[in-house]
Amino acid sequence: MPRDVLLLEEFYDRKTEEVAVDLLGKIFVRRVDGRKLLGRIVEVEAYLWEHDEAAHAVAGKTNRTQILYGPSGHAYIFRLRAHHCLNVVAEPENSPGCVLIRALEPLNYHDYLKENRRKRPHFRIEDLCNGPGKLCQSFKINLDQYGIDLKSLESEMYIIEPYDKIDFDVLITKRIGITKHADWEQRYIIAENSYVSGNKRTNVGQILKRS
DNA sequence: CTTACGATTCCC
DNA sequence: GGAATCGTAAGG
Repeated sequence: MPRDVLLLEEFYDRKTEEVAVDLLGKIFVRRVDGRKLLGRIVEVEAYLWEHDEAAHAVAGKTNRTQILYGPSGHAYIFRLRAHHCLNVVAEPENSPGCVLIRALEPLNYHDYLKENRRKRPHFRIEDLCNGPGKLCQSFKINLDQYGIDLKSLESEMYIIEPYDKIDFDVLITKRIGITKHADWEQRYIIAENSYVSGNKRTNVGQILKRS
């Protein structure tokens, strides 16, 4: 197994939109139950700190949002109805931008991930982590992981460069499931990837050519 | 304390 | 299309 190359402060200390796009293709690592779960980041959304009414940061510094105001590269996790959502804090201190991780392509331990899903058995691997609540379920992420530093190999979660680089284009679309600033194109997905959420209606937008 | 409200998911 | 579900934050 190749060694893990962490994403560090200089990666996260940039504009939220840039961090969001560049997180695509990176590998999310989760150490739990003696396993090292790997998931390729295939879908994200940017929540800005300036003029973004949809961002939780508009509430200011509260108990829930305080981690957004600290250093970048930490996990901002919140509860939504019966589910959890995982975000990565971007931008320098006191700039509360963050990136919502909306979908992962699960790379190993597929049976373990399936067992972590509550409802009936899911046989399609594509449906294991194609949504912010789903990936937290299958990767066993909840409020206990709030604030974890994703820039340390000692953490139970961190983000690294992919072991094998892959080329892909990026599709830019409107964000999903919000009412405020619903027209902002701040959702980024790996084009042609079958592990993303959404549907034919939602997954339309501009193609950003890479490579 | 009470109430309104979701960055969701699953079922019909 | 609609229900389930519960912590958060604001207001009395």
